[in-house]
Amino acid sequence: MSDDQRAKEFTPRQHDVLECALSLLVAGGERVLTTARVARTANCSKESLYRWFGDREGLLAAMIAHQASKVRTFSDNGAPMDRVQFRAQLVGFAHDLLQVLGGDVSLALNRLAIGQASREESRLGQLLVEQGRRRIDEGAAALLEAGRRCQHIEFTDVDETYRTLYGLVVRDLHVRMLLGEDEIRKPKNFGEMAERAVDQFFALYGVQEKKRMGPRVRAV
Amino acid sequence: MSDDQRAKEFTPRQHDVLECALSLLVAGGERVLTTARVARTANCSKESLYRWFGDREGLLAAMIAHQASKVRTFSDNGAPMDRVQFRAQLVGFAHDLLQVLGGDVSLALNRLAIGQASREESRLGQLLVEQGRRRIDEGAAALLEAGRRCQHIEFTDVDETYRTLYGLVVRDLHVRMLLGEDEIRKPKNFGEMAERAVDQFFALYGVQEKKRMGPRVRAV
DNA sequence: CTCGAATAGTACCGTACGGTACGGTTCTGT
DNA sequence: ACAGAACCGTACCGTACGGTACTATTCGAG
Repeated sequence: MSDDQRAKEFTPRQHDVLECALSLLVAGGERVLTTARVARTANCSKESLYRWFGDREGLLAAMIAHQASKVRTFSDNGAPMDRVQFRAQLVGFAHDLLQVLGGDVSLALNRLAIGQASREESRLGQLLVEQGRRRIDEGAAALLEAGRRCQHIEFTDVDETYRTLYGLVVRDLHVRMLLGEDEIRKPKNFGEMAERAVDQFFALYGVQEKKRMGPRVRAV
Repeated sequence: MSDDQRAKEFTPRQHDVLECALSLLVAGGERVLTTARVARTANCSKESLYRWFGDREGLLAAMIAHQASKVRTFSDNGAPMDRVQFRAQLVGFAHDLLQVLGGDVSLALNRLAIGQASREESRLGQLLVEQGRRRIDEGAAALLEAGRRCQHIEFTDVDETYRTLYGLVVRDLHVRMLLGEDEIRKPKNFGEMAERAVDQFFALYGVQEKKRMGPRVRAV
C-alpha cells in the first residue's frame, strides 16, 4: 500500500464525498441523507460508500470526524496579557462559540446525533462531544488558565469555571436553535451577548484591583 | 355531542393511548414509535389513531400537548418572603428545572422535536417551546418579580435576568443529556448544582445589605 | 330488542430505505 | 501494453413504514 494511505485519514476523494454529504445534511436534514442520495449527489456508487465507511453509521461518524477536524482552538503562547487583552480574548471566544454552535453544519450534526441518541448502541453523540466540543473546551481552559496566571481572574476548578462561562454565554440558545428557532440565529446580536456574558463572568471570577472583596463563589 | 367532549381536550381513552405512546417513545426512541406499534401496544386500531389525531405529526403534537399539560408552575401569592425563603424558592426552582429537563419523557420529546426540526414545515419544535418551556418561564418570571418586590434582587429586564439564571443552572447539561450522556443524569448532583447556581445568581443580581455596591451587570 | 355509530383487528398498497450484486469503465503499477 | 484493482451506475432484494379499506364486534340510545 502506498505511503499516503493512512488508516485514520481520508483520501481527497472521500473528503469530497463527506463534504457533499454534509451539504446534503444541512440542506435537507436526516430524512434526505440516504445512502442512495449521497452516492448520486457525490457522483459515486453506493458500493464505494460501503467499502469506505462500512455502513451508514460509519458514514455519519466519518462526517462528524471530518467536520471536527476543521475547528481550530486557542493556544496559549505564554505571553503576558493585560486586562483589556484578556477581556478581548474572552469576548472573542464567546463570540466564536455562539457562531460555531449556531452554524448550519454544527446544528445539522447535533440534530443528527441527538436523533440517534435514543438507540443505546449508537455512539454518535459521544463521538460528537469528544471530537467537537473537546477541542473548544481545551482551548477555553487554556485561556482561563492564562487569565489566572496573569491575575485577572481567580478560580480553583478550571472545569467548573469554564462551565459557568459556557452557561453565561450560551444559556438556552443552543437548544432553542436546535429546536428550529431561526429568529435567534441572527449573529447580529452575538456581539452584545458575548460582551454581556463576559461582564457577568468578570463579576463572578474577576480579581478586584485592590483586594478581592468581590463575590466568592463556591461549590457547596 | 355531549358536554365533556371539548374540542381541544382528549377523551380518557385518547389520554391512555397518548400515555402509552409516550412510554413507547421513552423506551425505544423515535424508531420504535410507529403508528402500527402504538396501535398494537395501546390495543387500538390504526384507523382510530388517524381519526383522532389526523396523521403521525398530529399524534406527535398531541403527545407534546398532553405531556405539557402535566407540568405545573410557581404562582405568586403576593405574600412577603424573607431572604432565606426566597433563596430556598430559587434553589427549588433550579432543582426542579434540572429534574424536568433530565426526565425521561422530556428528553425523549425534545429529541423527537429536534430530529424533526430540520424539516421546515414541522412545527413540533415551536410547539414544544411554547407549550412546555413557556409555563416554566412564566413561573420563574413571577418568582423573580416577587424577589425584586421584596428587594432581595434587583434587575431591569426580567427576561434577561431569567435567561441568566437558566444559563447558570443548566449550562451545557441539557444538550449533553440530549446527546446521550447518561452519567450526568444522576440527580444526585442536582442539589449541589442548584445551590451553586443560585449562589452565583445572587452574586450577580443580589441586593447587598447596606448599599448596592455589588457588581452591576448591564447589556452593552 | 334493534339500529347505528364507534372501535379493534387485520389485511393491503405504494413507497422508500439499507445493503448487495453485477456489468462496464477508468485508473495505476509494472 | 497489459493485468488487476478501484470505481461508477444501475438493478435488485428484503424489510418496514405511513396510510387506507374492510369486517367483526361492542356499546349506547330510543
